[in-house]
Amino acid sequence: MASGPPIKLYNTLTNSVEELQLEHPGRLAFYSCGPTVYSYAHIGNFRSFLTADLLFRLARTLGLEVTYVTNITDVGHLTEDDAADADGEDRMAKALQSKEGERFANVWDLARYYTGALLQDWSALNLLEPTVRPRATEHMREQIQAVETLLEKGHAYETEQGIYFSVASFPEYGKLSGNINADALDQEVREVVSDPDKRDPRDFALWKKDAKHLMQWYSPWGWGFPGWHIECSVMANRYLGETLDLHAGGEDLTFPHHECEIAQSEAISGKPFAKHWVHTRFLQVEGQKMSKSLGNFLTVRELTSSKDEGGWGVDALALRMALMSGHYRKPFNFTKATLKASVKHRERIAAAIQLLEQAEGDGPDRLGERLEGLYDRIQQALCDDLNTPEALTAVIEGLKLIHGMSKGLNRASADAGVAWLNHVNDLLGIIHPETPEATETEEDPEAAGIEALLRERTEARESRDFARADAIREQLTSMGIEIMDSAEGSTWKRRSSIG
RNA sequence: GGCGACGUGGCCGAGUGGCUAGGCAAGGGUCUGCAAAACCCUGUACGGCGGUUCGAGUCCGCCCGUCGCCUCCA
Repeated sequence: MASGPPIKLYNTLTNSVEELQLEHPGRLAFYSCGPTVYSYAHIGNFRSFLTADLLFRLARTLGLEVTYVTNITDVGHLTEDDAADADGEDRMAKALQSKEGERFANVWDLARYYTGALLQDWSALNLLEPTVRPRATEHMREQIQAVETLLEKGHAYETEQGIYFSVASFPEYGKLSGNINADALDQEVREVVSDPDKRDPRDFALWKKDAKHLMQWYSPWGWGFPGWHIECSVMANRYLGETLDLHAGGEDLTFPHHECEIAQSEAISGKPFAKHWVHTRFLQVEGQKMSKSLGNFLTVRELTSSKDEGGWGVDALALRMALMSGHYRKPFNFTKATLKASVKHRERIAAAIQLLEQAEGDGPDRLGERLEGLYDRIQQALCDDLNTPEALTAVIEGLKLIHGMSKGLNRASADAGVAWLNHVNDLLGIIHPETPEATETEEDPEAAGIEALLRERTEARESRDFARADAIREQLTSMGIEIMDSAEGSTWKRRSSIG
């Protein structure tokens, strides 16, 4: 159906902006690396998932048939890829021992819990469900088979402690990250190798033998668990075939994760693994790197849960908007000011929707044509290396058009406005929630009391007792409630105030 | 040391060599019993130094600075 401009994206593989090339015309095979579920995902994780979501939405609106795969890593991998000692801890094991981990019976339970939390936050941010969301633990057989194949083809070798990929057997190793010169890599770090039988410091684990690990599977090499990189190679191949059109993830994954994926997959298939690589930059919070020690580790639930629950009380779609207010490839500084601006924009959107719903009267559509032009601009901006700031600007211009028409807004124009907002939402997901979780609106526990006061104030206004009316306004304001008077009556809402 | 991204007005941020980006914040105004919302008006920025050009925020060179990866991390 729909068609539009070609999608141009920066390709890490070539260090240049290129048109997305499809292996099969009309179809997009897209893989995006998901998180390890050992704690709540933070907004940095979600910025990267959001990049994938926008690409998915964009491709769909352009009429492509998209297979969008994003995994859940529910295996606790080694904290250091090289550390192959049998007592080596992994992140899940660590999480289990931490204070938050006390309530879980075992790592499986912990993984289950944080998977659930991830899916909730995913919906709250209006991230669409992928076509397939595979889990590492459910693809163990394929992972073992892949390791066997690599051994058979001479790309891997076995030691007492595990199976390693032989980087020397894959000359193109380094083509994604530019880490071509092994000798130039920091030797101090590289020499922290616990397996003396590893042949090359660059070699990475495909399988680790460990009969004591909290998660273990039986393999031709005994009990153990898979290396971190192999799961993505396997799941991508299983659902998308040998060559992907597009592979995305956070910038930190470029090396070693994606580099190793390429090595494994191409060593097995002999074909290019992915033609286009997109990496989302890390975000900072108030100018600082986000880290637990700095206490600026922001999760979606912390920002979106109500103030009574200790959260910031931010509208989830405003958070989504804030996360796309910077370009995915530029350093992004997440600040309260940005969030505030996004909250404001969301309020404008809500006001516009109300306006459109109330519009009546005959007359020609005086909005549709101009809005369509803006839709094209949004789509073009996204096709141009996912220029979300430019896209948001066009959205705001559209809102301005709608608001600016308030008096002449007849039904036909309003219908065009509603249609436009829906189309914008298909592309950006910032207009209204599309998932059941996000649609649920909780009844405000104080609603009855507030409405009683509001009625009292209305009566006071009708009898022109403005002193009384203002006193009630004051009282509600101190409760964090804002009242809006209009010809149709008075309404209220909780004031959104950040910091 | 290697690889890469980036430096625009108080803040965020777009920008194809020549024509007002836009937003948030601020100030002023219209409307409103008051307020909110909405709308209108105001503010001349492009890290530094050279170069190319009739003309550079936009191209080239050098310098300075910020950030990321190279080690678990989205």
